[in-house]
Amino acid sequence: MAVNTQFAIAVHVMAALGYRCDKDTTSGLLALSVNTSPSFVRRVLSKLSKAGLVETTTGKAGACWLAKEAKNISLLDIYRAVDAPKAFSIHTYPEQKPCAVSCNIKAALEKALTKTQKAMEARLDEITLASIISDMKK
Amino acid sequence: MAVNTQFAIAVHVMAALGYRCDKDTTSGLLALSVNTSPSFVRRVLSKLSKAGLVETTTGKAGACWLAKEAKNISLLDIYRAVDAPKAFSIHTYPEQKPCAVSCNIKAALEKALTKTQKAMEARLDEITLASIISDMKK
DNA sequence: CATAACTGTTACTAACATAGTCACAGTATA
DNA sequence: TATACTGTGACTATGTTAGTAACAGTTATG
Repeated sequence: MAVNTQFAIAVHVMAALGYRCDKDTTSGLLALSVNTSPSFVRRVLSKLSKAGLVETTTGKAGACWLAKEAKNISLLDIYRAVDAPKAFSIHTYPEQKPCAVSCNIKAALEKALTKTQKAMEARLDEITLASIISDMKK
Repeated sequence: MAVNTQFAIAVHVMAALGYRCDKDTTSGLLALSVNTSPSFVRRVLSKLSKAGLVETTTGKAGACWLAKEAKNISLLDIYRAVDAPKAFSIHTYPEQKPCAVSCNIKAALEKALTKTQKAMEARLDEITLASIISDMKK
């Protein structure tokens, strides 16, 4: 634990929704597949729903399903929806005034992070949920 | 805390070593710049040393310095040296036998992770320590 | 209308990774 | 011989995260 796996879990959930075409999938059913509690699944679904990737209904026959076709959803969409961690994280600390390195490294690191993040996101954008589901069926 | 920032700290340390060309930099001095303890800096230096990126001497005049020129060190070298976290992490859980998604999603996710990781590492490999130091001087 | 079964959300707990500290043996210099 | 480093192991504190419990709100159904 204590390591962020929400992105992977979100892809798992989305793949399950894409695999089952019916509109009768509940958080309880998804929870069985991911091996967690319905409540946790609903929290992930909530983010995906707010991002417009899934649609849900409440009430007795409550359920959820993909809001778009799997081929029109990229892993980047899911990555952004769950606000997954960046490519790497920069340490925070008080600048040590007399030290030029201490004062300027942060900006240099942020520039490097931006570049790296872009490369990573571009690749995620090329992978569709449909291709994940297709891989899964093999 | 509780979020892995060793890569950023390692780049900070390496940039400081590249900035100071002398061979008299101690872990205590680096610790001042990073605002942490000499001991923690030495643990990071230990990894960088094992990866052949820095050289160190023990004894009273103990110190450390870059093993190569900054222009010949990429951020990927540093990333690998400190064994920084992957682009994203995959959840682990017992497969639910009757569920095809549960049984096959992991392999599909690993394939996606490999692609994403490659893209990220390729970008890191294009950024040299020298360029970080140059950015820092602006 | 009453019941059942779901969602959506909040509050909480437990587990765990990480930064950070302390301590000390080993080593080189003066 | 004293000093001042490195290198490493053991430990602690802290913050993030998964996971759980609980409950109000909502809708289908008898």
